[in-house]
Amino acid sequence: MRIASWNVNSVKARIGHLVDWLKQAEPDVVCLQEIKCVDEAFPTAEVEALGYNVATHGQKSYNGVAILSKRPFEVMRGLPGDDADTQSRYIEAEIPTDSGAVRVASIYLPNGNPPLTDKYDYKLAWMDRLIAHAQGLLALEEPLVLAGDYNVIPTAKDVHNPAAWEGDALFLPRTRDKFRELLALGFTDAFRACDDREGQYTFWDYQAGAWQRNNGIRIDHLLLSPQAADKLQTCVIDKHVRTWEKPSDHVPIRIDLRA
DNA sequence: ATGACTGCCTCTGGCAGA
Repeated sequence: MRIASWNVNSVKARIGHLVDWLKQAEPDVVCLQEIKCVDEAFPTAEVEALGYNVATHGQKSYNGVAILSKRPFEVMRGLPGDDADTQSRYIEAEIPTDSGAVRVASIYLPNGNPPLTDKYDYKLAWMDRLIAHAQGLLALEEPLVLAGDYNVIPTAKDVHNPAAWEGDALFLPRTRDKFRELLALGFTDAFRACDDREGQYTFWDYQAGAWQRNNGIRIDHLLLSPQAADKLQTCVIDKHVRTWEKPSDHVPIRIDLRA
């Protein structure tokens, strides 16, 4: 079973790339972030034409997440823990397979910049809510994949120029501590379980030739419950998508799980 | 040294992104 995550930076601007990549990569499940549109505006027909079922949790202009799956699935929208939160950053699916259900979440964790503002407080509080929710999901003892744009650079190995990111909400010690707290619940970082090399990134800024210099960061992650980690075969970053014309600033990352 | 790009909805410039 192939499960992927991709921050498309507007699904309307990226529908051509999305269709081309779906045909190429042939994922069974896709978690999208930053669709930047309301549910009604999602290009559902184009994706359904490729054999996917679609569930969205969108909002106007900003944020927005979606899950595509070849198998039909049950869906839950929104991250529990704050009824006043209006930002669409979490959607979860329970997907039946021939060997039991797999639970997959598409996560768009808040950026949090600049620090020392309510934006950073929101990021940390959102991470606390994610930790609480993930704890409950782990208790189900199912194969579980928390996939998405975490806006967290886990370690100095995951950034081309660590000094440039010091003090940034993506790399601050408090941010990284909380990410470790999430991992320590019992999750496996799928990419690091498969590949310990430096210089492997999922995001490159549009500015200043960041892509050409491989001045990137690894912030898109697939976190696996023990039951999912047991099935992990490969984790691959589809870096070539960044060379396409008018790309997203993020590229897809995907895993293969044994049936 | 500085700024650098993209997308959105539109007060077509200001915000957000990371």
